Amino acid sequence: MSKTPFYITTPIYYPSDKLHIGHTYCTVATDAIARYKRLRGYDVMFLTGTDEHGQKIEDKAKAKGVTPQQFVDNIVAGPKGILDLWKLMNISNDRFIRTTDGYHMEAVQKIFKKMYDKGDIYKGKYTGMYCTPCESFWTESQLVNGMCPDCGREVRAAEEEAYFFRLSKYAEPVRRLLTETDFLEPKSRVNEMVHNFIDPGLEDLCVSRTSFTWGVPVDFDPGHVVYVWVDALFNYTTALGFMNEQYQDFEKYWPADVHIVGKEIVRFHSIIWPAMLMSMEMPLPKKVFGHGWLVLNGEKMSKSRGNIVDPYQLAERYGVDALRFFLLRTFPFGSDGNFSNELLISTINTDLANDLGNLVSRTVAMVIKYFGGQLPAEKVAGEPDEELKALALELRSKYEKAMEAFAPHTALAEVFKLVSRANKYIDETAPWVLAKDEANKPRLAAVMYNLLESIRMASSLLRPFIPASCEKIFAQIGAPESLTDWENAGIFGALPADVQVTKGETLFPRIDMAKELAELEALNAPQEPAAPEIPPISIDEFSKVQMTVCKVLACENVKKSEKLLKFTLDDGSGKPRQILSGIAKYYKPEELLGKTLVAVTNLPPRKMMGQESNGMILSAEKDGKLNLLMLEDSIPAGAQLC
RNA sequence: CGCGGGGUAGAGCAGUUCGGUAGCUCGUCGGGCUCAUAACCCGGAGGUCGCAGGUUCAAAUCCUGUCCCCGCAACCA
Repeated sequence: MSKTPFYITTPIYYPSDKLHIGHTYCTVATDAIARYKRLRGYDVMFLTGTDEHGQKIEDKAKAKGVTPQQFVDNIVAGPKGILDLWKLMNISNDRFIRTTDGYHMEAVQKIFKKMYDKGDIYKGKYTGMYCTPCESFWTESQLVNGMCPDCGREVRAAEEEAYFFRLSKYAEPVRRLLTETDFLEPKSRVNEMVHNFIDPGLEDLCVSRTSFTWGVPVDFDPGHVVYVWVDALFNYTTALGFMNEQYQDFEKYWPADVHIVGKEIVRFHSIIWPAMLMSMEMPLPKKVFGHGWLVLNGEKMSKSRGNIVDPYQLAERYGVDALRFFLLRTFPFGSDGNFSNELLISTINTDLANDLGNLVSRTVAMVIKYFGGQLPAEKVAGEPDEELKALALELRSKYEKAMEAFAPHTALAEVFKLVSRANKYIDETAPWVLAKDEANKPRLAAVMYNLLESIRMASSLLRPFIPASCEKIFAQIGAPESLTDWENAGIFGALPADVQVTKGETLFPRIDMAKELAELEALNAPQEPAAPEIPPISIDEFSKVQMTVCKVLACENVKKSEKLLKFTLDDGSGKPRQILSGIAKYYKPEELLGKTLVAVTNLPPRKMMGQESNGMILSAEKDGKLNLLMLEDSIPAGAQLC
């Protein structure tokens, strides 16, 4: 009987920077599911990779003075790069795709052409504001004071040829897919997609660019490169050999059983991706699962906030399995989770060191102490055995249910109920008391055996999560490979009656919380942000800035805006001046009435939230605190700063 | 009224689909044990489930209103 195929993917990550704990979370979760499916006997294809094209990488490479290819090669395959990270994290992917791989690029060209020939990709006009020196298109809202946001020069309305995908054509089928099936999970993401993107109407999608060259060329129209949608999303099929000769597994594994993705790219995978597959007349993936984010102190992790958590550091310090376990045990997979070092350490200590590690340690120690390491065949059952056995026997189905629902946190919680129960069982049976009387040896042997069985069954199910540690546990409790499979995870009594144990190293050392927190903090102390080089300006340039003393005549909140205050100011000209300022978080309008402020008054007018702003009120900001510059009220309106 | 998520013990969370004794982990207090990684086991204290109404024999759960927090979008000159 041939195995049932199971195809699972992570997103392909964008290698413009080193990956952080969020990417690790996603990949580890996918790995655990893949390993679980292998344990169940599926023929698993687990794919991950990198999405390497695009403007941002082209720019970064240029800034670094290397070619884009050299740039991504370093981040993907270089030291402590993405490949290294997955190796370190013990990721069991079967394949790794890079969108710069030749076979992928050729396939993308064919796919693009096919959709073009079908009429679902057409050549159209991309209209916008164009800055000639920068060779860049901007939308109205991107403009700064009506000028190019990059160079500040004038822009002109222009249009450019570009290819569009008829996304609008597939709006209704996609809507039905989302609302009438379990295609997208968790369900909470469905409303978001439908209300935000489908209800307002899907517009055709621009799928080519001429503004950069680092991409798959459109082979029938030089100058155009395929934009991310077609290039990146089809990786899931080209990696199987779709439209290329590199692999021959497309028939076997497509459609994918599940794409695991972060919530920020749910939209691409649940709307654009199915629409393009419909256009290609290909089967749709069976499921897209959008997991939550790891946030730090309630804030999104981002480079600019400097709150990135480095997976290398944590894995090297606490162990790969400890980190893997923590990520999947602690956070419900579908929702956001609040990461902290404290939580990491306490989870490792509680579950892995105190409960599981210590259970193995004390059990093995007792078998050695009381029986020289090998149990006698003769055993006597006792009353507390039944409850332990019952729990162990029902564990597998509970675990299975949770895993099938993409709830690894729940599956792990179930396993640890058995671990806890086993610890309690030791108290109930008090082996050290039994050991005092030779006549109790058969009973004592039964207690030890039941403990070893509980450990074996629990560890069999933990293997997808902490594979290396489980191997060590099996070695210690004398469980051969053949007794650690899925079938035996449901059998109590699989170990031989005369099982032999071996003392091993401490599986999960306890971590000194206070000490570690202090060290981590020291290690990750905010790197002094390099003071940006501010070029000197001439006195002439400075004197171009007109700063005028103003009195606040009126001040109110701008409706629908959380940041803007609308000021009506007396600037000494006799005519009231309106200025909008994004300080609503720091000041209440009424407390500013009559105050004497400074404003730059020769900036061009600018519209914000539909209202015109004529200038900029000066304030001072540091460490997230903001203060308006307020002057003595004796200074008259209209006075110029000089 | 732009879209979504959330407010449950000191902290972090589950429970809400399908109303029926409010649960888990950490912390805390007390007890037990000594096989074990100062670990393990038992017990206590601690919550008017954001607020206000409504439906019901019964509401954390369903309905209406409202306040607050977080993302996205917009915006922050």
